Amino acid sequence: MSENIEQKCLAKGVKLTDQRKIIAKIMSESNDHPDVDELYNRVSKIDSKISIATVYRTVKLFEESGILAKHEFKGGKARYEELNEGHHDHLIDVKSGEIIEFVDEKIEKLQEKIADKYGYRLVDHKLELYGVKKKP
Amino acid sequence: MSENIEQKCLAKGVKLTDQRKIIAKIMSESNDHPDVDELYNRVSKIDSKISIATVYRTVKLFEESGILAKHEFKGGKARYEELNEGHHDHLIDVKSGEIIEFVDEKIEKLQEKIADKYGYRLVDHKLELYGVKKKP
DNA sequence: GTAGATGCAAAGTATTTGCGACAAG
DNA sequence: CTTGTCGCAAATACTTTGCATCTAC
Repeated sequence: MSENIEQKCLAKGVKLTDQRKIIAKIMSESNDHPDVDELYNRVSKIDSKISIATVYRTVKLFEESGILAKHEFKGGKARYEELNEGHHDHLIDVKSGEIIEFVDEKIEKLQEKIADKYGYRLVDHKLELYGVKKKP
Repeated sequence: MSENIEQKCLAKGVKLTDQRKIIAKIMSESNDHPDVDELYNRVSKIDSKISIATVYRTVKLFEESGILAKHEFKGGKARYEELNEGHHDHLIDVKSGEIIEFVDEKIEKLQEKIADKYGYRLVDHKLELYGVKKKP
């Protein structure tokens, strides 16, 4: 898994430092969407000398290199996740904070169509659903 | 127009101060999506003694009262617009920063359906399209 | 060897808050 | 009157940056 991010770094000419390898590894192994603080905590357990500035610099670099995706969900800090081929959107449980990833082709298509209707080519988009669990 | 927000305040039991009236009036008359700084600028032209803290407090209050909608588009400051019956989403021109509002029933329906599929009832959602103008 | 990365602390932004003075209902 | 609001400045939260040192290539 971690190979993956490291390979991407090579491909993009991003220098592979120990710090970056650790951050890459942690993000690869994470199935949630940590914010920088949380990522810093996890990173610190492996190498306590890494500074939070480096974490900020690295996630920004990785984002610009198309390795990580940055999300700014409601209420505060930016959160990150590894960017893979399959695009997905997010459904956020407003009570628990749990995040569910989903894919819906029809919505993707519709978005293209709307942009097109106004004379635009879509370069990015953001869809977040906020919901509460239904009683069964 | 401005009557509108003032009426909503009365209905919600929100005390109507001079400052709030001014902010309400400006938001009613604005067709764009000003951030707090910009709103503060506009407000200052009418009453230069209003502080930015009051502007922050008021937009937050208005948001909680369902009078304004808060948007956190890419890259920085929160922006506000008057909340009216008709819900709409946003298409943002990434070159010029221009914001186009659009409504699409099909997308709204699809979102409900997706939430439902995962056992959730939708309480809120956010859809933002980022695009560049096509050559004709 | 050299360009770029790191750690630290200091500086930026955007936003919130404590507090005494003040105003709406 | 009394409760909530305002203006101010100080505080907070998140993120970025200058600089001297260090490291990957």
